Amino acid sequence: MARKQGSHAGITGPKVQDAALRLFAQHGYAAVSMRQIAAEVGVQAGALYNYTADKQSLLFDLLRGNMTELIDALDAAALTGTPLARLDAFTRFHIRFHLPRRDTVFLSYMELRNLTDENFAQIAELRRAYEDRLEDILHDGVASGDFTVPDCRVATLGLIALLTGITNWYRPGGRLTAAEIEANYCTLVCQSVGARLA
Amino acid sequence: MARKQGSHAGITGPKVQDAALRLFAQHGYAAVSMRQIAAEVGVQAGALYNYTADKQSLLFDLLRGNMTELIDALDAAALTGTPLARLDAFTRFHIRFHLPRRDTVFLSYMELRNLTDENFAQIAELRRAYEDRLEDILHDGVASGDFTVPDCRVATLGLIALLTGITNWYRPGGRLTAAEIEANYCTLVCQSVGARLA
DNA sequence: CAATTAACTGAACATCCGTTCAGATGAAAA
DNA sequence: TTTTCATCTGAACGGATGTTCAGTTAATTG
Repeated sequence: MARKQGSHAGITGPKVQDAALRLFAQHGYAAVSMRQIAAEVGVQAGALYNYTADKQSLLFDLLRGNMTELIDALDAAALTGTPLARLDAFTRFHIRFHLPRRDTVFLSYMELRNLTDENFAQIAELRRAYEDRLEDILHDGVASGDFTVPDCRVATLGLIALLTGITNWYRPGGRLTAAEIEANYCTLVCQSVGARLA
Repeated sequence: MARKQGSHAGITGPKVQDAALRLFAQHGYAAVSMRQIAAEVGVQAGALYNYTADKQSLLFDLLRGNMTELIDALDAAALTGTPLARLDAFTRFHIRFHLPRRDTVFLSYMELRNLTDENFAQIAELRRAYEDRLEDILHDGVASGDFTVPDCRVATLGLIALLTGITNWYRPGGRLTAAEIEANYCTLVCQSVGARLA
């Protein structure tokens, strides 16, 4: 039996990515087998290799896709105004981008060590580019006297950890709405850099 | 060949734990085999089962040991004084405990999903106990008017993510000394809850 | 209609997995 | 010295692993 009905390269391909994402996020890259992914898609293991070179590429493509999407979305947001306004906007952007992508984000922060060295270097570079955009905001705020931050690099890494940690506990339909979470974290973030809130 | 020289239950046992910790932290629980651990110890795979019931127990014991040590150490520190003083002390305690234990902490935050359900429940309970101690400080600070925090639970989870994130980038001998990192994070944490710094 | 081709199956490959266990080994006890 | 025992080896167990590939099927093309 093969090709049950219709031409399905355009359907099975995304299904493979979706299944890999969900399973990797749930059990971890190393703990998931190609046969499990195939079963989730409804196909035999061998068929996966029509859509990915190997298991490693499956992970790498997911992570790279997430990072480029993230950076592109941030650049499209084009944050402007005072450093405080930009920091507030960055915080909201980060949360809005990450909340609906729990699995992907979780993967991006957990499975870096399962990338080959070259693949890791690429993802690390993208991540650095994202961090730098926040660091720029902090530098500007310090320069203008709006922020009190002893070390912008440390603050950048700290704030990103703070924000990304949301995905460790957030569950849709939980105690707080997305808007409430956003407001909470904006307060935390803006206060943390010593800014006076509007 | 067996028992090369001397009686070694008291030596091999800790070596197994050390090797497991290092390898789990580096490659992930699922990606490490019992044979790799055995090779690191300098023993055959079968010998490991003199020191652990199975691979799962190896992970669980590492995580439980870390969490109980953490909570015991915190309780021994007996933070007192104003909410701000206690928050400052908590921050310094957390960093001092975690910085020399990069591997263990990394494990504790990465490998929870590889625990069986019962084992996970136990670790989650310990973690909750630790979080609650920080949340108490925040509640007291809000009650006394020292802190401005919209939601103490969110702030607790956020601050712990902020602090624990250090282990993602800290390397001994890096740009900053441990004391500088401590000072940096104390500023961030105390400002984040809206406290006026001394 | 026949020919082509994209999509998939199912079996096979060598290798690894966690775990068990009879037996070997050397230190400690008698 | 002989016995006992903790410690470890080395082989084996059934099963899972990522990946390849010849062959099969059904949709598309001519």
